[in-house]
Amino acid sequence: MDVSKEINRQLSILRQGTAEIVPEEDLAQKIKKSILSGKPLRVKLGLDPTAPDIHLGHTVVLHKLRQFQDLGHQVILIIGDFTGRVGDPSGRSKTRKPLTESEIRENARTYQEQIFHVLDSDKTELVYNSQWLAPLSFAEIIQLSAKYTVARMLERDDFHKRYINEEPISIHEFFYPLMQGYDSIAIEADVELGGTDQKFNLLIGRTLQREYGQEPQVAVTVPILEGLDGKQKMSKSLGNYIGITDTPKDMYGKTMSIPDNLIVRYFELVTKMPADEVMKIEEGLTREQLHPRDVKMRLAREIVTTYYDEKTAVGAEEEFKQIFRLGKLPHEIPEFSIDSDLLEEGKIWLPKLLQLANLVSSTSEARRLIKQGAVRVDGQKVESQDTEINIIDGQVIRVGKRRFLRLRK
RNA sequence: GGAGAGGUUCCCGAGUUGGCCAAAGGGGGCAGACUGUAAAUCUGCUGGCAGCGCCUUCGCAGGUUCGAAUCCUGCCCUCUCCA
Repeated sequence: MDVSKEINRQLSILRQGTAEIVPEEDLAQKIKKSILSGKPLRVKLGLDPTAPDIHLGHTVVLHKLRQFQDLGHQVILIIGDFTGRVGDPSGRSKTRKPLTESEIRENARTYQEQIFHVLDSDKTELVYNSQWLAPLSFAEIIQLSAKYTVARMLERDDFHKRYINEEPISIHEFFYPLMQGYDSIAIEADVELGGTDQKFNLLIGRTLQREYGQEPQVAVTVPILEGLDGKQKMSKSLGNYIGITDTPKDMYGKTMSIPDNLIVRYFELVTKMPADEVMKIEEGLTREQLHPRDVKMRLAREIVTTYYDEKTAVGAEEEFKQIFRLGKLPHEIPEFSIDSDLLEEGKIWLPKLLQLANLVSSTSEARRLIKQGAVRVDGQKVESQDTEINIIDGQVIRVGKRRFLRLRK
């Protein structure tokens, strides 16, 4: 076998869609060693067990891991159960209540279900970091913390920003990067993956491994995926995410709502589409030979297919066309039947009904929406905020384009 | 431990000669128009309430006052500088 050719083949695949490989020479070196010895590289990814539902943003790194696996390497997923038990790492928001062991197991199971839509389970090892973090003595922890300085810690972007913005930083938060680095030592990682926001943590891993007499890992970062708004990173707390467990319909619709200029990026980062194919699409869009809407529909189908199957994806597409192109009703509409005690002579004030059915959060909001012409009953626009309606079985109420409700007696 | 700055509505951020403040502006969100899609663009709305006049909100608890986000007292929290 031509070793240098094989090294280049692997590198060129691994480079696709990555933000940075630090340092690339080390990776080449490690790949070489792996080829010669026949031992796969140990590729690490840490997971936070406090948030069991993963979204497309998380899958960017999974797709990259999958490439490592396809090249014959071993993936080690570390469930950060110790972290989860200690508390919230980003203390700025409310302190999260520590998870119990069984909750963590449960979350870990959820992870596995979701993750193996992308990863190859035969080449994945799952470990819990409490295994090596919990037994550490205070002396050992002091020793670990002595390997790093406060000034360097404050270089980290989010600490830095919080410091500048006069937001609190608790001492214990300094330990999280150190723990993550210690994980790398524990499993003797060759490579650690993460988003670009993880670069700092990944580099600490290098430093610490060296301090503990190991060969430093290579840090591979992938870009942070923008969310549906096209500006901020995809995250659950910002509500701009596509969840892997979203219904096919939501998954499809949300994908259609990304700004057009993100289409290519999504193809590149969250689908299995080969690089040359993506390039063709990009060209087509630039030359206006392809319609952005059609390309986006293809993207939405790809994504739904990954987490469900092709048939489901096509169904979601049909539904989407019905609702948004033709203004028709979806196949499945949530049903609601009202407690008859709340009726007066069989009637109810519409805003109140909308509130009870959770279509709006308050009657005030309902009033505003009516005023804006957003509420329809059986396709008929509601004109007055004072409208009272009789409950008729099967009647459909629509608020805006996306909120539907079928009344049941 | 000492000195100073600050805590406002979902977020950021105005507002401190007390009333005209449910509170400027921006962001986000929602809606309407248009369309090529839940893209882009433009416009509007954005505390609550059996329903328009009332109720609750400006770190927390009291106080002054006809009336307080704005004044006073105590407390809690954050940051900066010094030690």
